[in-house]
Amino acid sequence: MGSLTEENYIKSVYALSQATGEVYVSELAKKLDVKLPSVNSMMKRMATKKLVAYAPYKGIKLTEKGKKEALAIIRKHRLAELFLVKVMGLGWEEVHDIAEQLEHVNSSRFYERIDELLNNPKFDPHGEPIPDSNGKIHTKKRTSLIDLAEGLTATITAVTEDEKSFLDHLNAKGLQIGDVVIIKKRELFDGSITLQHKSKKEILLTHQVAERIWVEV
Amino acid sequence: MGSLTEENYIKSVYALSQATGEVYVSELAKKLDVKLPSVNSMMKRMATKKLVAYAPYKGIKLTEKGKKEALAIIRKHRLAELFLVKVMGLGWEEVHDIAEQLEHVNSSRFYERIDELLNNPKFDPHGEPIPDSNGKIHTKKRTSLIDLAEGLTATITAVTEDEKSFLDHLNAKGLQIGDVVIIKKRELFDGSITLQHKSKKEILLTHQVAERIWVEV
DNA sequence: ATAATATGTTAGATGCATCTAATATTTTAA
DNA sequence: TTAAAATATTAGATGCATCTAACATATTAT
Ligand SMILES: [Mn+2]
Ligand SMILES: [Mn+2]
Ligand SMILES: [Mn+2]
Ligand SMILES: [Mn+2]
Repeated sequence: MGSLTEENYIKSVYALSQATGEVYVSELAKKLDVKLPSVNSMMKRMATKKLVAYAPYKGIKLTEKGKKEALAIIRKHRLAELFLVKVMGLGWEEVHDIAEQLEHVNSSRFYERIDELLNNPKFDPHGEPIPDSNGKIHTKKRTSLIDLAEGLTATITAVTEDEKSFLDHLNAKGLQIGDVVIIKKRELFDGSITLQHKSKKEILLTHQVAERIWVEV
Repeated sequence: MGSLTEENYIKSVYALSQATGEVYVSELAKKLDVKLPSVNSMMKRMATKKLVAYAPYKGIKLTEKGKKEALAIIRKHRLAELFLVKVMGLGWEEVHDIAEQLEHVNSSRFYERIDELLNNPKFDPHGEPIPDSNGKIHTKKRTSLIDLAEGLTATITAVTEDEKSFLDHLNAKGLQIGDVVIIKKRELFDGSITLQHKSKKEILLTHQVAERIWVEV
């Protein structure tokens, strides 16, 4: 097993290379809040460990070994989040920071028990899929709130952000996973969206917020 | 907050200086499985941080600040152990190693919840007292099994060792916290002790094992 | 009291993870 | 197509945590 720092790099490489298959040094530096040479140096080390494929001035890709490690950490992160909500009674907005630490706990027994207590859960409290113990992750194409036409009815299935500030904002608006909403109005000017909520209340979301909410029509 | 390594040094200084009020470089090196110069170097760093009082060639003492930190870590360790047993259903023999990791989790929320769910517990699964959130620890004089005369009846209140191998041994003998035992025989030759157990079975313990078991008469 | 042994410290090196400053490459714009 | 801007790499330094080898002090045994 690698160090805590290495595990965090692997997670970031995984997350940022999801879309295009590769990630750039500068993107990693920004995400991890370190300078470029730190990333450069770590990528060299991780390349010798066969965790990433990396050639100077080229994009960084995870190897199969790297991908497996990434998914193992993500599994632990998401199991931890769900455990904190379901078993320990914490709010979905306060579990991410704790899971950032628990994901580095090295104990198969600990995570086996969490998995059992939660009955092999498939989704974390933010609607993100939990990879299984073999690293298989169930990714289906998702639709964002901003891609829905006016008048449509949809169910919120996930949010792509689990930072406290964002979730506090959704809590204040009264939105949760599983809520059914109707698209009332899409503003052309600023991309904001007005929803009709089951609670009869109308909810206004900025584009920035709406694009982070995934739905099923 | 200090590093994980520093936290482990603080814990060891606390544990090993319990009896006499101070601990020697060589004892720490042995306990932490590092060489003498590593300890020496760390003690200097910790002294500049006012965590220990340390003069060359003299015993090492924790400062009040250091003691407070030590007790905070011990509190987290013991709360974690009890949580793993009571809430997560793990055995008392398998929780120590996991708690060694969980004790470094930095989240007051996490430990507040554990404390609540367990109703402000006073003892961990091995009978050790849990310091309160102000660092107050309830230490009473304890009697070891080896100090009891033949014929006496006593209740097991704690064990001073929470390594898996030791607890596996006690499990095999069928001994638990709370069990009532009668001292049947004390062997002069090797210090071993024969107990009469509630289960009617006779249990033979070596001196090495018996001295780690605390009782109340 | 001196020698032998045990214990502790200093000096100097290593790997990890980071930084700044200098340099190189790639991309974009004039 | 050259110059400017953006990105990336290298060189060299720092702090943490560790080590080995050499030296110093304290304890104990003769
Ligand atoms: Mn998260
Ligand atoms: Mn999540
Ligand atoms: Mn323990
Ligand atoms: Mn314990």
